[in-house]
Amino acid sequence: MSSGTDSQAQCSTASDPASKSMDDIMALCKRRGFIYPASEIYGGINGFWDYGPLGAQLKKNLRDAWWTDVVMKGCNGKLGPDGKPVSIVPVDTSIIQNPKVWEASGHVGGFNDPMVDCRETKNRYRADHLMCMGEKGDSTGQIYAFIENDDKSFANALKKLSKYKKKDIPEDGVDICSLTELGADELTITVGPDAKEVGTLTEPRAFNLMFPTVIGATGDIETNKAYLRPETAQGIFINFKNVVDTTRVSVPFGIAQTGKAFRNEVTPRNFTFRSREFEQMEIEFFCHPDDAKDWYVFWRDWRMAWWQDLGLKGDNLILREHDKDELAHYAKEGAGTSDIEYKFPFTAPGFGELEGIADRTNFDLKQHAEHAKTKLDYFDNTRGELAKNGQPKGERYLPHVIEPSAGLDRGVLALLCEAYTPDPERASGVYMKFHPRIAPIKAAVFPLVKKGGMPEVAAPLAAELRNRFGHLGTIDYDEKQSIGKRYARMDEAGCPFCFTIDGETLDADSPNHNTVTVRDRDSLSQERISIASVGDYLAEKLGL
RNA sequence: GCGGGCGUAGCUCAAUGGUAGAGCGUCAGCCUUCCAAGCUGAAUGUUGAGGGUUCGAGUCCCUUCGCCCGCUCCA
Repeated sequence: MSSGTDSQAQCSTASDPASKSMDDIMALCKRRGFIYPASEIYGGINGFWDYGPLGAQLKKNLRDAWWTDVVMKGCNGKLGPDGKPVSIVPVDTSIIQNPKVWEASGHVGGFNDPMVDCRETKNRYRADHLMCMGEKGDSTGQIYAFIENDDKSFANALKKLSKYKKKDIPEDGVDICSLTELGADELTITVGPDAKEVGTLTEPRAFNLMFPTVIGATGDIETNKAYLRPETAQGIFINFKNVVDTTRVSVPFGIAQTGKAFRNEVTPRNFTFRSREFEQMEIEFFCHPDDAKDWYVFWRDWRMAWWQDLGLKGDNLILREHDKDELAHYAKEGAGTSDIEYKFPFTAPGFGELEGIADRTNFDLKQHAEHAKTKLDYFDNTRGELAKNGQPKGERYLPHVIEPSAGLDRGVLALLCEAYTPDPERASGVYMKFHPRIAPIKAAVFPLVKKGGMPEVAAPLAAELRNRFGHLGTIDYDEKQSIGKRYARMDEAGCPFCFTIDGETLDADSPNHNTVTVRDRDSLSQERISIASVGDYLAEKLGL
């Protein structure tokens, strides 16, 4: 990253999230205006959150940092595995797309899995993962359910069946069928995989995690049904051909997008970590199938370093490679999937996902090419054997995709948790140790007291800084109450620098004439710098 | 969705079935020459919401909503 190394040093001490109280962090978020429960005056609405003044700016700063470093600077100028600059272009696609998009992507199928609950054990199973057995050639009596491809569950069901029939039944002495083939009355004589009682399984119910909506003012839900996107990725895939045809990109290149996505989570939980409306920052990076492994490693390692540079350090952030059996359907054949995970207070000592980097192979482009009956392959004229004129003949292929997909709200939450630093020594009792680059308030300007000409000097300085740095965040000005109280407020807001005009600033006889004090949030130390250099001082600290 | 716990001011908490309060914070004024000092004053509540019992409900009963924990799902 391009931001200054000195500001990184301020955030180098990793504090342990396990020792922090999530309740305290949520209370501060509410108290200082970072995050509020959505629709709070109406009693709230489960799974949704509103960002207040400080939170909105914090979130924007994180989104901007990503946008700048990834898209505009192409991984901050780091060269790709091919030794060339990384090429990324942005898009901003619609939240509502043709419903066929979600059929092609697998979301309609995958998000519609019927589930079965067991009233006795409270366990839940995917209906299509449950199998049932009865004695071969004897269709009377109870049916025993077990989990598909689970030897232990199978043996357990066989044991229960043998006991019920009062004789030893061999493994091949049973008839087996899928639970989804059973009727309602047959379920009443079925024993669940972990149950003792009969008839405790509910009928399979679909859990559609996509938000349905209706198109058209007079639209009918059955005929004009559409969905809010459950991920931003598909908007990129369906525009792959548009981008290739209308811009001068060539593989390897990436398409990036930030935006809202919606999932009807069964149980929203853990503050903003799992909410029903959330914002993603996604890159779909298209490359030749032979290069997928190299690009996967490149993105995985660079994304990890990026989060570390923003202040998520030490043991609090880990890179975790997925095991083969937890890979998503689209990633089975790829180079791998890894998660960048942060040790949130509510997951500690475990970790919660911040960003996933997956080799999606050509799964998505292939699906859309088939469902939309469109050619989405790419003609690469830098490959293939040489023609007589010495030029490559070119190669036609469906690019593979490396997807670094980050949760913006989760990123904000991780930054909040990391920044939260209890300190019984100071008046506020706590301060927010944000990296200066993402801090919502960049600096504050105070007159030491509200007299002696100090406000007349301080206010114009604040205005000057606001003019220069206002696009990055707030420049606060405050002349009310005691200086200590104002410092304490800035500590809770996470403002890294406070500039104070005092008597010496105005005293022409003082050696400190025309200087101000700078209070450092983290060290509490103060130094004097000339009032004319305040802007440059702040610029340097912000890594500009 | 299922099971358990909890809902009084922005926060922390009071109030025997009998007039809803305090501290902190916030805001205004005074004061204040470096870390929530002090003084004066102000605002803020359909006690989560809706029913019921009662002469009378923050308090007892029912329903519902929200939050927290576990199952499940997941960026």
